[in-house]
Amino acid sequence: MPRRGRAKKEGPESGEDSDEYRKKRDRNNLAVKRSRVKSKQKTQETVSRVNELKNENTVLEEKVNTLTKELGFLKELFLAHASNNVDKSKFDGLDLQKLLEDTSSASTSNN
Amino acid sequence: MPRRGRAKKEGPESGEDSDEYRKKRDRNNLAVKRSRVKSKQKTQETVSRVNELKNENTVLEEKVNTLTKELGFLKELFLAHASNNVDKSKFDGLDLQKLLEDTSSASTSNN
DNA sequence: ATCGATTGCGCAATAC
DNA sequence: GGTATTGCGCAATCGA
Repeated sequence: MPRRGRAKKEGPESGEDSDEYRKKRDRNNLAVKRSRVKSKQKTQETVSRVNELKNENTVLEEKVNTLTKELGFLKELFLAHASNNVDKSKFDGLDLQKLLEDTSSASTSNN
Repeated sequence: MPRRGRAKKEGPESGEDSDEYRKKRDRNNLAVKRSRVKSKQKTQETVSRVNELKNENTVLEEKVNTLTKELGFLKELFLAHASNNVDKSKFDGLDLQKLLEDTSSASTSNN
């Protein structure tokens, strides 16, 4: 839609002559200011949000690394013990590797 | 700084009379449009970035949950086995709970 | 039909 | 000596 960018001086399309008109313009100008301040605030908040999320992300990645290492260590320990210990009747027939994978899947789909 | 909002018609402060002036204005108007398009693009990208980060975040949280559950399961399994199996010479003198905690700390500070 | 809110646009000052 | 950015006002439009 054509927003009429500054024509010459057309007739009193908007207001009447100058009384109500001026008040109207002033009120609108204030509204415009409010609106723009608001808009800038929102933009700023969005930028801030990006930083917050980046930080949370970093923390979570560190957590995942830590947990992954812990888990790797435990799995190794577990498997080592299982293969060294002949008396592992409790785990007979158990494929530990698979068991752990299944556990993973179960947790995931359970979430 | 006062940006002179729409005064009457002062002298030719900006351009000379009307030849160069018009060209200058037209060029500036184009520049303004470019600048504003650019600005809006950047804002939009920031909004998109928030969504990307939110998604990554969700994935990472799920990962942490899964890993935590796996780890909990393994620890339990480990402890259960340790206490049920008399022939746990390999683990004699090992405080598993503490071992796991130490492992955690090590991984964390190692990161 | 009446208000404020939002938006495209142009101007002028200024930042670069 | 130009473009880019920004505050501001106008008018059209949206929205309630």
